Amino acid sequence: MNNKDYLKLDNQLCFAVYTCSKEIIRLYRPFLDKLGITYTHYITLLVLWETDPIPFKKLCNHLYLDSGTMTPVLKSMEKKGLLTRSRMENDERQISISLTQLGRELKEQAATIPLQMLCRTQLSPEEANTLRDTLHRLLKRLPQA
Amino acid sequence: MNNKDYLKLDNQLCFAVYTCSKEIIRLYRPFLDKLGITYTHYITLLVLWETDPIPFKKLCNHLYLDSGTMTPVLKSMEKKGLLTRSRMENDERQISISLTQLGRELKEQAATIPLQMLCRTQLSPEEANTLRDTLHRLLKRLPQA
DNA sequence: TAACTTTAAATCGTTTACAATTTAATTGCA
DNA sequence: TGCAATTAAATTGTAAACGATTTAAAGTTA
Repeated sequence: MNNKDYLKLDNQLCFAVYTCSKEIIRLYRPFLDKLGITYTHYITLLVLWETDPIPFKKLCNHLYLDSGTMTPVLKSMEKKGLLTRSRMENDERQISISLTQLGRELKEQAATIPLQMLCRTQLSPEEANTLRDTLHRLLKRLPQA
Repeated sequence: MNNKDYLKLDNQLCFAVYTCSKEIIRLYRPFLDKLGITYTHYITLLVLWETDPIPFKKLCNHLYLDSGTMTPVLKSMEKKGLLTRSRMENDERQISISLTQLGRELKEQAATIPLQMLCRTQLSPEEANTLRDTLHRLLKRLPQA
């Protein structure tokens, strides 16, 4: 690559990742609107559908989000009746997050989203998996916060 | 993939892209802090360093950002003395964005960022280019807004 | 055990991000 | 020409996102 091309927008890996991220999240909207939730709510539920209850801090780590982001998100989800937040008995500093019945029930309605989204990306399952694995390897190798 | 695995967080392509995007942008911070700008300012400058002046709408399209996002961003960059905004003579609805001398001068200081960032991703130039091209192809195939 | 350190979550301030609406200029066409 | 439709950017409202700080609980140690 020519030296003067390094600063070209279309040569930036970061911009490609950043734009893809936003555009894919935009495609989720019609599906998530039906459930009345946002993308951030959705990935929070994905974690909880696998692990319930879960400590606040562990949830944040899974999602790569900090307490400044997650505290208001979880409070709004609590208000919608999707989950409950409670202090842990053995350590009053920690918060435990649990799904409500409503939060658990949403899983069924969400079950068809991943395949419909795959469809919308126009990728074959193999292409999608390969790309996802490449990104996971990149993420693992990035310098930590 | 087992049916019940579709909703697992780590199987989601979108979450991988979204997380990589945020983590890579985080790595830009020390470099951009030195220039006193944000990542959004940076990508805006990347466009302007290639095309100056540029109509507001064209800039938005390049960056995949809408007027609701870009109007305040450009106003704040104008306030910092990086660019100017002016109505177009032949069509008073349109805004033309031009770099100031200061905005042009920042390019020199930014010149080393891309290679330093490549370094921080721990990817070879070939790996980075391949991944970037894959994402561009995906972006192009996604259903438009 | 009292003071210091560490840890966890909440809070605060700033910046993005986008959908939806508004305002104003231009274009199309009857 | 005059009015409806379109277009461009700004505005409004809401929801992230994160750095930095604060508050409070728990752990450490002198």
